Amino acid sequence: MTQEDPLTAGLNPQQREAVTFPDQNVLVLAGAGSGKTRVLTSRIAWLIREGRARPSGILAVTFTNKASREMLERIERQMPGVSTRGMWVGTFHGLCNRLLRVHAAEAGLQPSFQIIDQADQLSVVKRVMKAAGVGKETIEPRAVQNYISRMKEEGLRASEVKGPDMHTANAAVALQLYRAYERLCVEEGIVDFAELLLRSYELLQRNELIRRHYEQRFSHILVDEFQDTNVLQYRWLKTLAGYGRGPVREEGAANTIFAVGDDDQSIYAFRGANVGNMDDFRRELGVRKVIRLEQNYRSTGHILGAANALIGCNTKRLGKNLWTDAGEGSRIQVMPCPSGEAEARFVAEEIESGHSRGRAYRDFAVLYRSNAQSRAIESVLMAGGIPYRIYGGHRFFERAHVKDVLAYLRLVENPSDNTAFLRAVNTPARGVGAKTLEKLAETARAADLSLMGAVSEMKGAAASKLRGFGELVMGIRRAASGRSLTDLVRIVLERSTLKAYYADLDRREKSAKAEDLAEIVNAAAAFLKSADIDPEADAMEPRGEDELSPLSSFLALATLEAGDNQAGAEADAVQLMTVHAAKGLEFPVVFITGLEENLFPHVSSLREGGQAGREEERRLMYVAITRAKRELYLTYAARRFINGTYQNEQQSSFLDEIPREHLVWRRSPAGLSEEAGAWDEGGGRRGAASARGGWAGRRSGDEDSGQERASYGYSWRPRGADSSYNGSKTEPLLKKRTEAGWSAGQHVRHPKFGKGVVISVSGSGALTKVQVAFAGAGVKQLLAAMAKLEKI
DNA sequence: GTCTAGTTAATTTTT
DNA sequence: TTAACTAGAC
Repeated sequence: MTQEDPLTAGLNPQQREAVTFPDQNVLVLAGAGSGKTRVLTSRIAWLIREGRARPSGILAVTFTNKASREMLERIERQMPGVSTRGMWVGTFHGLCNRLLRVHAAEAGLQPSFQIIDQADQLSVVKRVMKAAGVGKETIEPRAVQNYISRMKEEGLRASEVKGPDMHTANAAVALQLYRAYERLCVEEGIVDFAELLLRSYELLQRNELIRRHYEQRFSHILVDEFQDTNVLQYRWLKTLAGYGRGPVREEGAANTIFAVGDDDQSIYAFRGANVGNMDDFRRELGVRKVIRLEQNYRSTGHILGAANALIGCNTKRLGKNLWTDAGEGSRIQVMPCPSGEAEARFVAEEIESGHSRGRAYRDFAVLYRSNAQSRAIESVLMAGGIPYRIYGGHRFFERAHVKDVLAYLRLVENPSDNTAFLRAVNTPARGVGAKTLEKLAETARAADLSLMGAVSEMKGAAASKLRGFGELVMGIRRAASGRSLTDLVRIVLERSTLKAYYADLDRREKSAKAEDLAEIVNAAAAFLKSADIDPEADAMEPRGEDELSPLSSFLALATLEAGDNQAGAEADAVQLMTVHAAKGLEFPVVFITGLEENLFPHVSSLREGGQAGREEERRLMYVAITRAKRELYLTYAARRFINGTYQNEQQSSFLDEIPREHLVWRRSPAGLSEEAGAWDEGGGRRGAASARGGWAGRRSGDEDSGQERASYGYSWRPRGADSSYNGSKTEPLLKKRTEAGWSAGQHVRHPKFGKGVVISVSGSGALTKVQVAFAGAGVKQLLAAMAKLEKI
């Protein structure tokens, strides 16, 4: 009986239908929290167990490394004893990289091609512009970069672009630069992210033999987050599945695509995602069945009711309604605040009160539309000694000082890597400036050499400095010959003098960059371990036929998986992140902050995208709401410090779109000034017409004007005093007072981490440990006796 | 060549 | 506010 089947037991009927669906193309519309990952992995396990696919016949694609890691782990758990080795589970870019490394020659690439990230790509674009004599007053480098990426994502080479692009001013110039950029990338053997996709797509299109091979191999293709695919990714999938050329193949002749997605959670149109792929997929590949996963296992009724109603305001939808049998739960709390700072204090106070009732800090997430909003919240959490962690920001291998080291490694791997050369040559400063580099570039161009190659051709005063740099890199190569990857990294750190340079900088700026540099050695060791490479293997020696050197593989991985910055992910800390970053996550308690018109929905979206922009913002709000499991707060402020000035704000129109039965309005702090206007705490807006007035003055006679008691402890302060407010309200948050004079709430300074606040104290005597939240470095555990902590 | 003071603009972001 | 970039002084 199916009930006994461990693979399908516990699945609801729709999930089960998806998991055990016949071998046809199918679209699974998976609502938020509907158990989509489980369906995907169970599907794979089921296909293999039923003998419909061999592990090597499975291709499963995700967008993020995290998602693919999770998927692989879950598959392995679900089919113990079955090897997943032959499966291709990875990101689009990861899989394309794999494909291109194997078939580099056929794809017209050097086998050890370098992958460049966005920042590198921008500097290449700038270089191209300079060489072409195009200044930034003609066209912004960033616009050129966007243009190139967009063209590639539509599958267009410079030679294939037809009309001028409507979205780009000076599209003709952009096209010229695209052409030059293509040439330069080929010459230097560099490949950007979009190029990974386009190259491997073209490879499959043009090389019959290779296409056949993979077509025959991958009988089952599974795609996660299908709504986020761009045009090129969709074509890539079709090609692999055997639909790449000509009309739709005969039933049963092609491979099948199992696409899982949610059009309501499409929030990446701005980077090329095309929701239309869902419709195209259905139409073009003859999808006869759309399975809807609408039962939600995450949230309670009021939260889902709000989400459903809100997203119902969108016009273009495939249609879906989430439901739960978990009960109504508590209503959503709406909190109007006089200022952004007051909003932050409200959030902190609610968190602290929840924490004192037994909730862990990690159960709380504070979401915002734009990163700048985190500052106000951070400072209040910091002052209150509440540990927090910010998601996002620069990841390990994207940090400038880490990329400096990588540039040297890239030069060691390939001395003609001009991008790396330009980065490394004057970092740390060694007297090689713009003039010298211009001359060098000219020499290189004339002699058809790489920058490094042209160094020996240079004459004059600057030449000796350049030659010194060339010898430095060659010296590193010689010293590293026969040595392991970790040794190589150590050698680079020493000889480049980056280690000393950043150690010195850290002393002056109280930063901790040198620590990151040392961490690269660990990252290299971890890489060797996870890739199953002998830790003593020669870093520069290819490991076998068709295999890259450990160094090459490490560099590719560093770009492709820039590494999370989740240091301290285990710590019990409040989670701060943008709504985008929250996608795919869930939390018991969620605060959605800054619910103001022009902030959320964001003005730029409205301005550029019109109605479509508003709809994407609404989907973003939908994503935000559906992150909450138990409790949801919506907050907004009358005044907010944005772009250096205070601005008067109006509440978000999204608030009007949530039926009032799901909401409970919290009372705003007392003493609200007249200029800040009224709070509509009675139960939302009283009709859209009057509501549009936003914060405009309250009609006299309203019962709650004037001196109303605040529902929580803060009293509202006039602005000015407000922004620096750091007063008595932090005091009640402090509880533990311990020996050695350390106590939670103590402000401290650390030579490396800078200023911070003690969050907790544990242990005693010499083993007294303090947990400190630092402004720049996050939360750290320190031994009080050892760390050079200074009370301030 | 390098350092510093002044100007400008301002979502969201994974690979 | 702040980060990124440019112009001008040393």
